[in-house]
Amino acid sequence: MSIAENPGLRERKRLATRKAIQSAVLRLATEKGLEGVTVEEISRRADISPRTFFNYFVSKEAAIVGDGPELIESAELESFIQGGGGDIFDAVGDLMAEAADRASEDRDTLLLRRALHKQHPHLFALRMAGMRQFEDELTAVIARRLAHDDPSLARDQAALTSRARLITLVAIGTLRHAWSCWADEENGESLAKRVRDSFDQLDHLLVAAAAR
Amino acid sequence: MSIAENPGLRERKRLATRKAIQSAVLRLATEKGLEGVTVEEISRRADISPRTFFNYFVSKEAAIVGDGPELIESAELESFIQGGGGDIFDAVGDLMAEAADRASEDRDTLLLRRALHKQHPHLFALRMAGMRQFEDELTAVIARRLAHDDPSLARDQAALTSRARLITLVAIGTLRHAWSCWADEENGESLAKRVRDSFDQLDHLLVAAAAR
DNA sequence: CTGCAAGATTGCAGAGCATGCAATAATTGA
DNA sequence: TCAATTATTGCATGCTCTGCAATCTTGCAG
Repeated sequence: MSIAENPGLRERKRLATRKAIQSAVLRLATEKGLEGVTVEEISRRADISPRTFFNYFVSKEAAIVGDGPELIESAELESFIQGGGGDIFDAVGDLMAEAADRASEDRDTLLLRRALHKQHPHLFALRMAGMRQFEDELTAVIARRLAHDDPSLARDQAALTSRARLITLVAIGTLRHAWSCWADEENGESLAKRVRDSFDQLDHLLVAAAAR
Repeated sequence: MSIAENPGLRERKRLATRKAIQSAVLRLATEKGLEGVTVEEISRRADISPRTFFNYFVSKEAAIVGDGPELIESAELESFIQGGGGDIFDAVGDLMAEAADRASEDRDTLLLRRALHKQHPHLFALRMAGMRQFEDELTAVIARRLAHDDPSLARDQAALTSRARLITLVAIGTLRHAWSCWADEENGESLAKRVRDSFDQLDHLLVAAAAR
């Protein structure tokens, strides 16, 4: 118990099983197509019982799409909230690029998942569903920044929330754009870089639209 | 065969069955909760065999969320494509508000569906998935308008597509905002009106962001 | 009206998904 | 080493969804 006592044996094993399942389902789905894969076969490859599979994931699909992104540490959040002045979409874009970086797993997993997402749009929808919590957290953070930037807005709670939610959803749309570009590339940039690109394009769009 | 010979008896019956199923599933899910409803019970209420249910919908959930929106008639599309000059988001907002109007069914259905969406976020995700075709059509139309507005852009196919896709996804985000506001109201405006509101807010956001 | 072709409904069988429950096994901390 | 906690597993069960073949309905032409 000298090096790192954070992750005990139990925790490490759990993580390993989780990865094993995800790896198994991704490889199987790639080999035999999504519909041709059964939980039984996944379990055989991952060396667990079929029953155990459902202790980790509620469905085959959930094992494929993985977890949604998570918001960053509180210290950096504070700097986002207080870092007024600049374009808010730029700032949100940075937040998202960092989240994308943090969520990135090994490259093989990423590529397999990407290919499956491309073939099966409904998996993509599942991924969107898994982002709801992220969305809500993001909206809350953006609302705090808006209130900090413009205290007069903070008095009208409804307007504040509405605007924060709109910014969130536009940002999520931009994130989807980044995903879409990333998926279309043969085998290219990191997702984080693509995210920054898309937010840059959004910036150009805004300037053009407002200058009309 | 004097009034309208478009919909024969066959077609009318099919439509009626479809509505009966949707009505049955919405009422049952409202009464007993989404998880407490079986296909068998839905079929009993709709007076069809369970097997027939699956001839109409691929799943319980699909029967609840209904169909995605459809793009408008070609004549109005042409005017969108040629109607350069104005803010493109305004124009897209109009397109969407009209699509929302056209897709609206009877009020009861709408309200039940809304309540269920609120309780079960994953239904909402399914609805988003059902919009993929709409999204793709919208992107194609926007690309044509962009090319019409700025012929020099049309030479760089990749940039054109990328921009059209970004506009589409930002617009979809705004549509989601409209849904979200609409769902939060006790029992209010039409969805189409809400859509216009959200696109107005987007406009303000753009001006503010660009004027920073 | 009649008969035929196309299309819709149904029952049945079967594979797979997903969950609860209770027994068993592994990990933790004292 | 022991007791508490947590994870894994097998079993039973109910529901989802699909393919297939039989039957019935609708559309249409003669």
